[in-house]
Amino acid sequence: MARRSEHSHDEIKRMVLEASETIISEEGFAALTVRRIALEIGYTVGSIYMVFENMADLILHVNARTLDDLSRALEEISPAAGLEQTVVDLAKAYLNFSGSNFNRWRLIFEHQLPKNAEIPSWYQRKADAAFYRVESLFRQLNPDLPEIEIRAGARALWGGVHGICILSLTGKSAAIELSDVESSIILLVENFLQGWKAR
Amino acid sequence: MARRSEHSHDEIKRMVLEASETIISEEGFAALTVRRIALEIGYTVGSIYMVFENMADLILHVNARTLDDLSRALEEISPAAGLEQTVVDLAKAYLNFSGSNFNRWRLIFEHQLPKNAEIPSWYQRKADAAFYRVESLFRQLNPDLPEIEIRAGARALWGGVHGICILSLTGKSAAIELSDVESSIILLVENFLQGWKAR
DNA sequence: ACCTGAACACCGTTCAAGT
DNA sequence: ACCTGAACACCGTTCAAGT
Repeated sequence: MARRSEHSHDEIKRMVLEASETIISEEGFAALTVRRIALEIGYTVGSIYMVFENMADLILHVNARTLDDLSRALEEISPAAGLEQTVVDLAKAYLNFSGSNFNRWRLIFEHQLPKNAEIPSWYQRKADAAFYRVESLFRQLNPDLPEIEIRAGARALWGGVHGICILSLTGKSAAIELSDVESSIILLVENFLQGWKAR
Repeated sequence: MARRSEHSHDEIKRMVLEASETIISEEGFAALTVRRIALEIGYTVGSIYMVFENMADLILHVNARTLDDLSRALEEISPAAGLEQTVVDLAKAYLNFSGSNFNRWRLIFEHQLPKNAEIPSWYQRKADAAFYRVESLFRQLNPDLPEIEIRAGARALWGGVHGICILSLTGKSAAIELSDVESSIILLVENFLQGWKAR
């Protein structure tokens, strides 16, 4: 034991992240422990601290990958006939992603960084990237509005879509069918845009 | 020690809940441990298991009290001139509550019950109660709509309000002023209702 | 240099033993 | 009967020691 050098640090990093994602997805965040990850990748606890500062740092990187996956899922949505329909399609894709990657998706919003920690800018950029499609659609939707209002509108609606996903998927408001959630989202998006266009 | 009988079980229960709320509010959920609660109320760890099944049960009761406080805060909002304005006022009150009771409010949505646990019906009723005002306003707003659509509309909008609160308060989308969040909420509510009325 | 694994200071939960 | 507190099986994190 010791001095194995079978994998580079980058490789170990990737192994840790992939193992973490599997554990989170299959058993939930509570099941994620250093010892468990170590077992899964065939190293010992200490090794994980070679490639990540601590658990918080590890989770930040797990979340970064989830944000990348989310951005990719939204980028894959091709523009529909109308701008409004594209917004609806994006919202559906967001719901779909949050449903299929529920535990990983939750973690993005639930994990609070230790006390006075700053969000690193490379992470913030990934978070903003997931917003990009919606924001640019809002710009096309109402090109004459000042940039700040466009961003506010996109943020308001997207916050709304997010909230419906959260409330329904965490099942706090009675048993709701997924099809009903989709209806709620379409309801929100269409009614909001109805009002928005009239500005 | 032992056999103190200074407090009834109901009193100890209340002491545990109040100590828990203080710890959560001031230091966050991560600081809540049985040992810490025991220290705070002047009993030992074992005592807490006399009055609550386990930590999950304790948190459920903490959340129940938060839901009660939230319902009360919303009930205090008196009807404004128009129905629309009342919805806006309720949304503002919701934002205000989530801001002033951030850590307690977060916990309602973040705490996932152990694997196959059911949400008790007494708890579900409290969760529904917080929805009541919004739902009845939607009924007044559009009395001819079938009940199921009214509920869907209320849920869609309230999910939206909730989402904006979450996204802005957890600060995942850049630094946002609280006044801007209020603007976002007003934006969402007004635009949504604009579309909703036209149904 | 790379990695181990024992050690430390914590957790939640239980339950025999004290009064 | 009421409550204690030691014991158990876990945590995250560190770091001297092995190869």
